[in-house]
Amino acid sequence: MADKKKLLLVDGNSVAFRAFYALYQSLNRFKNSSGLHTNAIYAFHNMLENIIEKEKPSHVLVAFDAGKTTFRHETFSEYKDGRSKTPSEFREQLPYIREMVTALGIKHYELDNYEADDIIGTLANKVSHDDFDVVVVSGDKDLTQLADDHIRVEVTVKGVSELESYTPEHIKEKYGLTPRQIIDMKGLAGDASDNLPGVSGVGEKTAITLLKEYGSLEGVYEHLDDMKKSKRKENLIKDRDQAFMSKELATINLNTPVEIKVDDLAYEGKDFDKLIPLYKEMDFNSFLAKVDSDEIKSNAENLTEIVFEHVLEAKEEMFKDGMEFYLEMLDENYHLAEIAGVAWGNQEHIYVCSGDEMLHQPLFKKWLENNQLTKKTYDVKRTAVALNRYDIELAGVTFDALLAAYLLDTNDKSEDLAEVAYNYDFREIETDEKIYGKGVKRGLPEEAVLLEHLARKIKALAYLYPTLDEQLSDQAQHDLFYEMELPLSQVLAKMEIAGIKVDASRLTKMQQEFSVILKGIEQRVYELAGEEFNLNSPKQLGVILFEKMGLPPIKKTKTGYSTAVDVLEQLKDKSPIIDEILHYRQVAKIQSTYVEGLLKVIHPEDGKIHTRYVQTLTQTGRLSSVDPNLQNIPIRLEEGRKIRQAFVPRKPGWKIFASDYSQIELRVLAEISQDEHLRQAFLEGQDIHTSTAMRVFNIETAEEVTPNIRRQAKAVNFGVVYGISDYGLSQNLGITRKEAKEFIDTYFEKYPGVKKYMQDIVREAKDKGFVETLWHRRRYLPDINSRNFNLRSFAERTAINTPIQGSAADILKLAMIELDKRLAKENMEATMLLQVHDELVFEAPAEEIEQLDKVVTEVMEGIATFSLPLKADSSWGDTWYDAK
DNA sequence: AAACTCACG
DNA sequence: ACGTACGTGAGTTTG
Repeated sequence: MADKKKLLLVDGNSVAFRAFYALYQSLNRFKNSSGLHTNAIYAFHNMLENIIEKEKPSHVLVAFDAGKTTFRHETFSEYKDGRSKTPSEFREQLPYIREMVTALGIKHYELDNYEADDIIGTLANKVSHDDFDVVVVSGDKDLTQLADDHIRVEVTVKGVSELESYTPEHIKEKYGLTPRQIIDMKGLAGDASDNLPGVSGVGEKTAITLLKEYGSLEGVYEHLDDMKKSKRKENLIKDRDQAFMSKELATINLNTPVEIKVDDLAYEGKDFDKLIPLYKEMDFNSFLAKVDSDEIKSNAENLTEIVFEHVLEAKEEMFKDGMEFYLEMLDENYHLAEIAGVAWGNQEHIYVCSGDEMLHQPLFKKWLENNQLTKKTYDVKRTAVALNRYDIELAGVTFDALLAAYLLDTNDKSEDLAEVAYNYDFREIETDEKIYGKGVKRGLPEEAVLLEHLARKIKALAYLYPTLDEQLSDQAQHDLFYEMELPLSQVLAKMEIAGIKVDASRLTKMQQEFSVILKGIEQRVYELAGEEFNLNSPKQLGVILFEKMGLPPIKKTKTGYSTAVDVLEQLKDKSPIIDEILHYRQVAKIQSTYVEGLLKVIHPEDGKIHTRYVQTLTQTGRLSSVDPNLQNIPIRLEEGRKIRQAFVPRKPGWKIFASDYSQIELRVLAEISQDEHLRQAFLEGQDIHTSTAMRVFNIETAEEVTPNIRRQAKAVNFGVVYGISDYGLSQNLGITRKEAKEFIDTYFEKYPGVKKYMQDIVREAKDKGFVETLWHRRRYLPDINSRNFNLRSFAERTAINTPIQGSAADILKLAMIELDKRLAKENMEATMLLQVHDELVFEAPAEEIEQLDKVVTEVMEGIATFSLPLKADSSWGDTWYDAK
């Protein structure tokens, strides 16, 4: 019976009621913007999802109780009397729960004069048990009487996650009764919640004993004469009518006149057109976030057919101007990944080919390298780097849908083309995860599936281009895309391909030295602690320090004691073990992340490290660097800084050259805010932190600014850029909040332009829902008008910081593009290697350094025309370490 | 997979 | 009253 269907029947009221109490302690946190409580809706939703996920039913119904009175009240007018009134906080949620059920693609039903139980019982028994297994879910046990070989009853135990399965076997084990005897038990013992009286003095235990002996309520009364005289017998006689009535009332009506047919209950999955607005109305942001992937999964089953040509040999007529082009790799590291296939084409014709066969065809190469025949693609950098391994220099790319989607909404980008396509209403494609799997199961599908998937990608790209291009123009981001991100992508590709040479022997030597140091520290720590433990485990360390040694725990984390640096710093004078631990942490970090980490990623053939810059990730427009991250190589502490000695030029006689922007973010702030004092400081070439110190602390001359005062002013300047708060500043400087607040107030008094910028940008963010950089890079801030203080505050700080950090990122990006052009134009050998947010690293022949210095400085300082100067400082040496 | 810690701008 | 600096990536332990 391979395809037996499964009917899931949910007792809506009782489950919702359980859901309500499951999150009762969070009642006040679950309120939407109109003040509606949503805890039961939320928990009910989760519960339904869990059950459906677990049971995978083919048909589903949620049954609700209809009105107040049912046929049971005709028998017994006090039925359900004495029940405490349902709380209004719960009642107000019921209509929305019904709506939610519908939006989840599930039918619900109620019937005048009957309870949900009766609907469920009737349906459970009506369906053919040859065709259906039935699962009933309820919050109370009344329904367990339905259990049989084809009907399983699941009852919520506690909360919403745990269910207890009532099968006939389980009921036998638990009570020693059959499911039908549950009704007899209710007749004898009654049920307080339904106000069923039963027999006085008889509870569950006694009822079970009696039923084991006499089988049923009727059996008990037939054998009354056999019983010895007792109080129990008296009660049985006295309450006979009550008992039979209770049994009658507890019996689920299996012949309810339900009008629905089981075929109408087929579960079809979520209705996102209804669900999304409902989530929004309920403020269910976590559900909203999940919608994308859910939606794709649920729609992927009914794709319309697609026509494409599977080709094995390149022919002239296959390559036209303006085509889409897509290169598939399953491994995310495109420096090494195998080529799974290629696809190209336009609305008229799509060509696909699996493997890397096509890349060896001269006609194919000729097309890709032809600047005049334009192509549009998805992730041009990844594509260009991979093609470079086949000695193909990709040219003529005029559009990149990934980059465009990222610029339009920094949240909407994805490595997966299907997700982007979905966001723009193209649904004729499945996700890579669906086709290739994930984790250990990831791999190539059979060729036909692969080819069709690739063809669909071309279709999606052809669809996306006009839409995305138009939106870029609408959002004033045409130039940002075509003049900044797209050209930058090609520059980054060159940098990634170039890689940076690493002296592995230097690293190996450091590895040996560090391991000796680490062993020594370990020994001393074990001795001081009086036992051996795993120094890398904050948990074990916490036990040693705060329990065994009795040091005061300064701070706690979610899971235990914090052992972070700032905590350990405060314990320094309490025990010599602290300094050892701090030193251990420092060295262990260098050893594992940098020495050993970098050794692992040196390319075996060229001895270089090739990072990947992620161009479509950050919310501010910065790049990020992965596998390895070359943007966080140590510099602040000497011991770690030495790592930079391993980064060397690729040829003897060459140098490493570095140039970084001085105070770029504060300069950007001065420009955006047009604060006259901040601008003036830069125009006069002052040390900005000293200048801030003089204004904020009322100091006459620069000489009077002590290092400590300058340090405080520096922290204030940082705070300003991050969207200052008194708490943050107080933490950073180790001062009280009150003192920090005074600093901030004075700062705003002395720099009114900055204050005005902050107020204006937050206002603007609240009005428009997003902020922009000077080059129209956009970041949406959905929480900016949230009623949640934390979310709102965070969005406000972000509104302040993003235009600053983002504009600074824009400037360096523009400089990189210009520098790439200039180096080529001046026929220089110098190569751009790395970007570290406000710094560029090159390698160049020693003889070129002077020229390089001139060109780099000129471009970096001149790339943006501000009302104050930009400044770049250069340095060079035999290694990255020496470029200081 | 999440939590913690720590490296960078 | 709320509890926080902005933006990242990676190694290790642990549930």
